[in-house]
Amino acid sequence: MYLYFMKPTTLKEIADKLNISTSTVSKALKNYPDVSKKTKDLVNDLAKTLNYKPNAFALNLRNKESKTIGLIIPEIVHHFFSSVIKGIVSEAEENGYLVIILQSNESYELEKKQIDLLLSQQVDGILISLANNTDDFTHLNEVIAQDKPLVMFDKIAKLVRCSKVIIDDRKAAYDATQHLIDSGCKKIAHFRGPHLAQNAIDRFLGYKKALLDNHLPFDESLVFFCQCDDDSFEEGVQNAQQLLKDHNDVDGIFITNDLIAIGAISAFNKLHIKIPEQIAIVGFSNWLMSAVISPSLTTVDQPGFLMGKTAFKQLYKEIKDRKANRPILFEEIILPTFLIKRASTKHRD
Amino acid sequence: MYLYFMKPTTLKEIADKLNISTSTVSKALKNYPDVSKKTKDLVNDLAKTLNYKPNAFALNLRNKESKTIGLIIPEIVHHFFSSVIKGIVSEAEENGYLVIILQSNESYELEKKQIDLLLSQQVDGILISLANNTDDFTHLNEVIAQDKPLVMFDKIAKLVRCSKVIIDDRKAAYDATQHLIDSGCKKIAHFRGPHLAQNAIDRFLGYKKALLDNHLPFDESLVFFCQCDDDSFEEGVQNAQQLLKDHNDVDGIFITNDLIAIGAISAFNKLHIKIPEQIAIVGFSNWLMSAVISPSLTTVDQPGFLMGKTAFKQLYKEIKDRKANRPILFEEIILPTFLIKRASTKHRD
DNA sequence: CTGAAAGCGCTTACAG
DNA sequence: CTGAAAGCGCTTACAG
Repeated sequence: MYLYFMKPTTLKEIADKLNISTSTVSKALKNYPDVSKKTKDLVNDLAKTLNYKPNAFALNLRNKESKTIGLIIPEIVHHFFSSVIKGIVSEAEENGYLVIILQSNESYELEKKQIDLLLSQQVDGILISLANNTDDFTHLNEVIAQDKPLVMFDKIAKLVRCSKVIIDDRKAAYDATQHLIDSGCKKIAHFRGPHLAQNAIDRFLGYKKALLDNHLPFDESLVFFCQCDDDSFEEGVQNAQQLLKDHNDVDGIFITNDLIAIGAISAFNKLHIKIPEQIAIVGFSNWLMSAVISPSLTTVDQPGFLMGKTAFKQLYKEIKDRKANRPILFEEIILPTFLIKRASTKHRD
Repeated sequence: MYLYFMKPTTLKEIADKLNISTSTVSKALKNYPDVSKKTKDLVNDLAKTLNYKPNAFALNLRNKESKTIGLIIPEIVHHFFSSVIKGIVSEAEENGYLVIILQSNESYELEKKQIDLLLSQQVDGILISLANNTDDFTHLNEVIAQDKPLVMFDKIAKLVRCSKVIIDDRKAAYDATQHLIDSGCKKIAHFRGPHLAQNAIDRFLGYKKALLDNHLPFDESLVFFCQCDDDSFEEGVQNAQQLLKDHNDVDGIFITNDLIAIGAISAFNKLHIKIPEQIAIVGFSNWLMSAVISPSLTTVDQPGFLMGKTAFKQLYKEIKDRKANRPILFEEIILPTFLIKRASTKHRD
């Protein structure tokens, strides 16, 4: 059925068999107006029977583009990020682009190396969500210096001059905290993410502002730091236990991600602390399992799939603008979030 | 700091500035023995100051390889598959390979199109886990006909002649069912995956064999089919309710994946059916949340990260063998699984 | 030790 | 309507 070792057909082979030049073959295949119908038919027929496919490497070299973009993600095994990946990959495919995926493992060093890799691979553009400890942006500025389109999403650096696709972390956190206050909480703790991560900072600020706006005291000792790494669940357990020791009158916690929140719930369940009666909990991200845990978790829905699609669309726009020598406008696109009220907080509806 | 529009340096530019030929520049950069130390130094210095990076498109064309592989996955947002992706991407990067990721969305049509895409993009090899409804393998045979390395993992087709990385689904299912029997279950149901999926078939066969080996009757009406798509949780809920209606004396269920199992647990919890006392449950895959649900789920741990690493290693080996004109041996690599006993089944330890 | 030439597979401005 | 030539950026066998 299949020829063994079917070596790919080239333009030259078609030209030789037809006794015409490769130029004419090329033009016939691309349906140039100045090639005779007869020649076109001959070429197209033979191309079909020989299963001709243009050599992508030659095209890349000639066109100086590969229709491939690079994607750097801190952690692939993560419900939110995998949704983003799915959004990017599907939107890219619809527009004829392929996606090279790389994982920074939350390491600045790796992230830097991967940017270099993608640059030397000559991808047409780069999509990135930063590692938590990235606080030097020269690698990103190098991308910009090479005039290569760059779009950041979710975990961004405000200072880098490029388009960004984000959610309003501060507002989402504010609303989440406000919901706890509205449901009667008076002493609300916060489990936050790492010092440097912009979204951890913004969520913290939203939490703090909600307290102050409601004339509740802000108490630094109620804020616990989390690494947000593989051990998030365990961090939730530990912090919940510690919190209880330090402040046994806390009646609400706003937690920077669902997995940590689930760790906390599990710890409280074990200690027979009633949720939400004694302590109400709000998470962040709306992971699959937050609906499934008992009690189910009130959380902020973060539109991962949409974020992926939007980030690719913006990158694609910039790729096209650059090719057409149109001016590039950097945009900051803010996607809506909303609070999903479930059993871990008190409310009526 | 950065030159605006830093156009990449070429060999020719270096050659011109130094008044030597591009051949010599190329050889100097590659440290050929027949280039004088003096020339090498001059070239290397200038290359460094001009930040020379070889043009990847030109290299690809010349070397007929791109150091890039393609990966087709049925569903990216899935704990097991995202672990596999992570394993593949990290192992590939360590060996200087980049990974293009594509999602078939469990669709044969898309899968076929994506194979063509990867082939025309001239990736150096392809890694694939099949869509559930793929029962025609011509697209895969085309890869093989083009002498392009191909490795299948997890969801494979037995008939396709290529290397495979899998687990022993039949044995894992057998052991899971045996565990239910050992813990005292007498009437065990099975929630299985789709008709065509090889691993669904194998898990079903393992379940059936365990029953027969233990002289328990096999009853077809105790086997429920699941799509295993986005709505797995809901499928678990539905099937659990139906099962209870049809056979209220069932005392154990072996379920083909954790998310469906969690749906079932949630349904039983709501109906105040005691797990494991009235019905014991075993899942499959060891998703994050299976440890976290209440009661925690006994399940089969499936080594996703290791499977990803192993699949890439095998592909890499075949790429190298092909380049060296060594004969290719197709291997079937079976990775170990083990049963994680938790609160959803009765046992002592 | 250095360089001219050919070639990887394609496209396109130009000549005829 | 067709084709020779140049070029994308590199490498390497060969000549000197």
